[in-house]
Amino acid sequence: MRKPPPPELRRVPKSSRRDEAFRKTIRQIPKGKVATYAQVAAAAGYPLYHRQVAQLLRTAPTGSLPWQRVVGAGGAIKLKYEAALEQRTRLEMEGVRFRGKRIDMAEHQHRFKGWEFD
DNA sequence: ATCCTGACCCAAG
DNA sequence: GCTTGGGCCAGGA
Repeated sequence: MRKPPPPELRRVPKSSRRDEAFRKTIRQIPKGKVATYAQVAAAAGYPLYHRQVAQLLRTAPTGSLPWQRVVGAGGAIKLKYEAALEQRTRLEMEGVRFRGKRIDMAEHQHRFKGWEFD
């Protein structure tokens, strides 16, 4: 029969598939472009899971993802306080322009390959 | 199992 | 423009 797996490898969270799809999708966003939480979720094959995209970004190891390129609908920064400023600064450093408080999406929206709706 | 919370979204008003 | 309520989903207490 099957041996009990060692503690480290045992019971991978079953959300790991989804999270992996999210990570892969997020890494596709090039410098100077952005995508919304909902767009990332949908492009990864999980429409309606935008909140989980945020959850992932929250818990992701720093440096593992270009987190600054994921924004709220309409190009809004959803972080608060200083974190919001950091995201804005990082994006501006990549050449992203803002119109008031929101990102100019007409210019910086990333289109995922094979996505049916712009 | 229930309750609460969150880097969400959107239609209304 | 901005605020609100309801809808959505998973993780932690």
